[in-house]
Amino acid sequence: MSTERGLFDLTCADFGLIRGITESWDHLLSRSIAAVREQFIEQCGLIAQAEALPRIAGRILGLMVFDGKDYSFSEIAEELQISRGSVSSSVSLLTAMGVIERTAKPGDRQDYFRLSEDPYTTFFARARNRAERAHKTIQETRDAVPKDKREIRSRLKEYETFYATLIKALDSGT
Amino acid sequence: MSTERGLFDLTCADFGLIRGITESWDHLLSRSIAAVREQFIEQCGLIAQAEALPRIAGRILGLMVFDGKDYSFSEIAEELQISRGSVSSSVSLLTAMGVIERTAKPGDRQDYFRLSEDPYTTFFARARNRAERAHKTIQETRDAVPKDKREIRSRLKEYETFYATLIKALDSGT
DNA sequence: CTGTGTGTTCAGTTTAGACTGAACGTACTA
DNA sequence: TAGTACGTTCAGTCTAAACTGAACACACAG
Repeated sequence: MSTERGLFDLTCADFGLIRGITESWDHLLSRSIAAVREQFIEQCGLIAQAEALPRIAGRILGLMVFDGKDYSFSEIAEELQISRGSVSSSVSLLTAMGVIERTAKPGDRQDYFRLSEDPYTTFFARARNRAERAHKTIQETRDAVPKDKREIRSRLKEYETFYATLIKALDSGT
Repeated sequence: MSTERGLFDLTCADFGLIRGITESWDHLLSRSIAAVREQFIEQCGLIAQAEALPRIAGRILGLMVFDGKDYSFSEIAEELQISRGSVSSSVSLLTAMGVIERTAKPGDRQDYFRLSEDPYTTFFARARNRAERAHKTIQETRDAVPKDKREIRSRLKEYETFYATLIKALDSGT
């Protein structure tokens, strides 16, 4: 069996190479919009998780941002392949946060949801709240430490100042 | 049985009331410093947890802030009643973050730790990193969406802008 | 060398909370 | 009235990550 190859003889390996090139082009240039959407939604889930929010809440937000349409309760469940219970809890969380809002379609008994105008200011508020709670805790601790414990109080004050700075920084973004 | 009461007759309910008052004074004024310290350390654990850090890492930080002394590896384990394994991982996390630093005592083979100068700037950096990762993800998604999908790109742009604002806000605090 | 004290590693356990899905209450339809 | 479609609730399951503790590797003392 000869291993000689003419100019246009292609081996299995060549096909593999070509497929590889196509795939990387695909990734860089022509990745289908469906795939981009899919990945974006999943990434939103991970971002939410990193912010101590349920992953599903993030995916719902991603859905809303990408598609920008009114989604019915059951469409959300179907689109993300999650239980109605999960839709219920995450949707009410996002609604309470002001990220999405409940709407209605005439002649349709289902709840519909869409991005609220200005969905993102809540995130500042969330971070601010956490910082404020921490600040308060430290302040109360310092108040409870006798005045003559200078060094303890000074270290607590420094810690307190950090949170005060953080709160001010977050306010500057609003 | 008479229900009349003289000026100094005390009922069961009165004792309850008095105890209640005493307790609230206790809370406000004379709570022992040991109890204040204990509670502060636990609260630091909870704050850390809310920031997606191990609870133990927060408690160690609380210990360092309140006591302000150099703590040996095993003292930390004993003081917080945690395993040496936990001390090791949380201590190396906090060291990597720059919140505490490793020191040494001459003639003592143990590692010692104390608050680093400027322990808190890392926290800004942490938040900034998360925001930057999110920003990058959204940006990449927008780049992958065809130019003619105007509305999708515009919604992504808004989302992106939020993170850009957050990053700028966090930078303003440094 | 042995023995002791140290910090790290990692396999196993525990725990918190996200997620599911069946049961429920409600509102509309026929 | 019964029947259907809807969203919520909650007890149970599942999962990821914190935490433990025993085994380990290293350094020093004897």
